[in-house]
Amino acid sequence: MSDKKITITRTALQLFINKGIHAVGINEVIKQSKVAKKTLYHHFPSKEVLIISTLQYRDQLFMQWLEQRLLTVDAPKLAIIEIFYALDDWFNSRVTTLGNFHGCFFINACAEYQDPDCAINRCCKTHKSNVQDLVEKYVSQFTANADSAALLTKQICILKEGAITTALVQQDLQAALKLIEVVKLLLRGG
Amino acid sequence: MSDKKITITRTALQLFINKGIHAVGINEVIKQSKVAKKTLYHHFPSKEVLIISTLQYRDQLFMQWLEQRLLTVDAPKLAIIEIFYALDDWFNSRVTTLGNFHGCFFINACAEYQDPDCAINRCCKTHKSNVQDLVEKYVSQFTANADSAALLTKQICILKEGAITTALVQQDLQAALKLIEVVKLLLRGG
DNA sequence: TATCAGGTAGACCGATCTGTCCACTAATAT
DNA sequence: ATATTAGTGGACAGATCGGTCTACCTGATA
Repeated sequence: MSDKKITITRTALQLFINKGIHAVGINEVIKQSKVAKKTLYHHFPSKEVLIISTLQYRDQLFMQWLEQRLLTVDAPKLAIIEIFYALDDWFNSRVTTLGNFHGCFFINACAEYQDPDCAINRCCKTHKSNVQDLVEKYVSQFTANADSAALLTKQICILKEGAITTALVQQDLQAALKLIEVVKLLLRGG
Repeated sequence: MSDKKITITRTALQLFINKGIHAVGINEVIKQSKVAKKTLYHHFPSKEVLIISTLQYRDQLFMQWLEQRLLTVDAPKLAIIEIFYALDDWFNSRVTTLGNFHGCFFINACAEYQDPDCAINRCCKTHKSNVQDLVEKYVSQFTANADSAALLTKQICILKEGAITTALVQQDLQAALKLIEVVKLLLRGG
């Protein structure tokens, strides 16, 4: 990928995260990127494709961060708990690669593009299913029954979504920590 | 409130819920409302005020529905569980007063208006705190310690947000049901 | 009967939107 | 040496944005 293309993607991502997608125009993106409009349209045929590019870039960033983070613990149950400490760092803007917390980009994008068939919405679903797969990788290590593992995975993911949403809407930056005991309760049960 | 004003508010609410706020222009609102532009601007000095009106109207609708719903059970712990059955009805569009499920209007609005000082964002926080107060009313009936009650209330609310977000983004309409056992586990602990 | 609020349709304002196009430059690959 | 690719700045097009305004109609109230 060309330098300019990456610059544009990164700039657009930042703007979309801070202000929302519909609220940011192409003109603002090119101005901030210090790039000619022709250059943007050379790399991206439309705003929609640019949006999808930012979603994919963010998915990459987020997954790499979370995967690395979970490698630092050695027991699968501890990895599940570590997710919520990781979320706490994210909410409190202690993760430089993720930037200042503005909620989950994919949840926010879904709110703006609700048509389940549109490419943007599908990107968001893909990201969430990527995260879910990562969670399941750990859950299945201590849950023999496949159905139980699937359910526990889903429950943990729902808790995670709740923490993210609460941190954004209520500005409760301790939301993830408040779930630690709930997660431990769930893991004890499983 | 005048008939026209209510009509405009209701129409705008439906459009905002279905398409997102930034994606809906004033012209679309007046066309769908079958109302002159002057009439809209007679009742609402700006789009922002109209948005706030739709948020307040939705808050009223939602709170009335949930309060009524929780009156149908007679034990406070059952009321907490009932919340999630109520959510399930909402997700699966079985609640006529709430319309087809498109996620939580307040979460979605927050995604588009993130400035914590702006009136729209504050409306969303107000709604969430209204719901939280209702939950706390029931939780405090079986939780003597005030701090414990506050924490349990918050945890239940976070679970609720997770279910809503998951139902929207992953289109998992069973999200609320998957939490029932988690809630029971929490209530047993408390 | 006079007044006035609430309503109609739609022209109009300046700004902004996405996207196209032109003329030109610089570097690179064949 | 020539062709291609990536880039520049910016004019331009057609549509839509939020919002203002004029001119007119209707029905209730003082």
